[in-house]
Amino acid sequence: MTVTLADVAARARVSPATVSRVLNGNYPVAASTRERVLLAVRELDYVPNGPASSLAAATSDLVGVLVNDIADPFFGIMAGAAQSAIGEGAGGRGGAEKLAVVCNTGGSPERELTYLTLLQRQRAAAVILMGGSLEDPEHLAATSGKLARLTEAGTRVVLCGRPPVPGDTGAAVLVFDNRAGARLLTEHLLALGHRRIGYVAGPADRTTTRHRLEGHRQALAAAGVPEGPTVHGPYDRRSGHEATAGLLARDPDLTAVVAANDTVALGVCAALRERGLSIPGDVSVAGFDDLPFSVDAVPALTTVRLPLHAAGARAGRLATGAEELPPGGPAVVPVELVLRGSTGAPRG
Amino acid sequence: MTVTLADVAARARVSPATVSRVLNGNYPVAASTRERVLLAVRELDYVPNGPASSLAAATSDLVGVLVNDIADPFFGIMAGAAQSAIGEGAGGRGGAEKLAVVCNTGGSPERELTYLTLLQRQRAAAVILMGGSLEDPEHLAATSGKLARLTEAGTRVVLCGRPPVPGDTGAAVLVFDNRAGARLLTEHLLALGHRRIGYVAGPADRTTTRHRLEGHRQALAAAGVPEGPTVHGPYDRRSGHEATAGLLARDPDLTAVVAANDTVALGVCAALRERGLSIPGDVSVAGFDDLPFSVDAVPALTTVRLPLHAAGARAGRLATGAEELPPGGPAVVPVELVLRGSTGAPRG
DNA sequence: TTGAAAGCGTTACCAA
DNA sequence: TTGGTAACGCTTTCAA
Repeated sequence: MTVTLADVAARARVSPATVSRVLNGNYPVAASTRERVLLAVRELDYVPNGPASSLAAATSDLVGVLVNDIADPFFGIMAGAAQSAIGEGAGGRGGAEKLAVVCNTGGSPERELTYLTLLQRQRAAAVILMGGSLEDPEHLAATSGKLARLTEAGTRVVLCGRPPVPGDTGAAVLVFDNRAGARLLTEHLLALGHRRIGYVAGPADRTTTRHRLEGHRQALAAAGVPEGPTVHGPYDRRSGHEATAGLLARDPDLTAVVAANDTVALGVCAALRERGLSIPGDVSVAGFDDLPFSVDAVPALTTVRLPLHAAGARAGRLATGAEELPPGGPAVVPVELVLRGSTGAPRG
Repeated sequence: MTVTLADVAARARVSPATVSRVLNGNYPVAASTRERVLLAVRELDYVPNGPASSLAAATSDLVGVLVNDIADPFFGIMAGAAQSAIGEGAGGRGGAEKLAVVCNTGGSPERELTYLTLLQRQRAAAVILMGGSLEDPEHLAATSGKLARLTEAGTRVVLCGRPPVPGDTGAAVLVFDNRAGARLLTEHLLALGHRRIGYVAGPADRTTTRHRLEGHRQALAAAGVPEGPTVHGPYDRRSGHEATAGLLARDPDLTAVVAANDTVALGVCAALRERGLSIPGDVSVAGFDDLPFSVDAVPALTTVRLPLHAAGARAGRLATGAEELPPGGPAVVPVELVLRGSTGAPRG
């Protein structure tokens, strides 16, 4: 029923091996032979059998991108960027076409592990873990083991926006400087003259939550300004909306609010507006997903460009209340994220 | 290096066939045997080789979800919902675990076809095409052929939010009633007394753009109200932002704007605010992704629940300007989306 | 209820 | 530069 390599080979009057070589462009093939093969491929509308290649080659062209919340535009932007960067890497004729797929963990550690297993099962070429992680030691250990296993099997692993996991997992790490980002935000508000600043933090056990809160406190301490009320909640709109009530209850005279995340900040803005408070007249709001970053990596082999938002610009805009989000989307800074290790898994 | 089925079989003192049967739960296996096998699996930390299974079984556990814009929360919500619905379908011990992966086409027909080919190559179990499509006949034909090919190969295809493609592709179709949705929105504004209504439409050659615009016009015609200015642009924030200037230039006395999409509506709101216009005092804004729908499907076999936004509620909120988005995210209506056809591809 | 063995469609090694 | 041909790890008849 379906066309196979052998069919193409027969039509082109060459061996299956030659067809494979033409398709993968790994070995020299005579131009005329190549033509004949390509013609046969087109005539037969041949589509290679992915599982078969993956089995034989011990690696697939799947790249998994794990995100905490696919409904959050931040992750959407990041995932989309990674996906197009990976996709266009193939561009040319060399069939090295990668299939970047995004997997939504919803922030759940179990689903994160499930997806990692699924990708391990697929012998994925690479896995990118996007965004902060849970700090629970048990989950960290489980993740660490899983990542080590993946690396051993030839899957390249990238941590993007989360600290390295314990143990040598062989993962490339792209760290966002969450502390500095938060510090900048709060310093900005302090510079505007604010002295009563509320803080809407993320879930208590996430790396991003802790680091950003630390940065916020550093800025306050450095300025000798007492810490205002803090409320924890998930990284979503509703959380920002609800937290605002708590914040105002604890200090009705707040003049500014820092949100640990843009989505949360939108909820804060909505809540303030419902209360008839204008932004930034009565209250200033600062939120971010836009972090200075530092790269902690790695011998080059495959290069992937990930656009990351620019920190200062966006934070500044939110803080001054010009609008909730820049109309054209956030500014973008290209970063080179380097994946380490050889492409193929060790054979036998 | 890696643990294989044979290793497990050896440790459990059974044949590979038996291990396979235990893992897939397709055939009767003695309870004691099963125990032994499961134990060996755990002890060896065995992870099945996906490509090998896919090759042997002629089908994989991959489900592709194609979306037009992964950075748009609408698609994020839809994709996330589909993903969790598909994922939890496995739940139990039967290893029927599916890997739902979202692919971002960016609205590009080429990338759409590329992803379809990639998924075809992977022998995906199912493909869901989410959101409106281009109306270009050439692309439609290409898509149609691709989908037919996929269906033949045993991949179930679902069109969600786009009209059926020409030809019998064997796809299940879930149609959103875009015309009625748009009609509702505009009727709502008319009921509020608006008579000068601008319209920010999507890209000219998309099904959703045309259908929504038609609904808008139907409502105006029915009320005997002359059509206001219309501007086309992509389905993003920037577009709404820029279009607003054009709209106001053509009719400075607009009292309401309809946006063909929530993301666009946010851009409109931002632009209006920049001009010092209050919402809805000076101008009302209505936008939607929240559509009444009708199901045009299909004999049941696999059932997937897709939460879809509720139409009236959200449109109403936007129109009354309570806020840009409901703080807790949109209301959700469960819909049963039925995938048709048998699970496995025809063999041989 | 279990085992033996024939594929599944590629890749990659070894020869030619 | 090309062909022949073992793997690759699993599924699934067919027998027992």
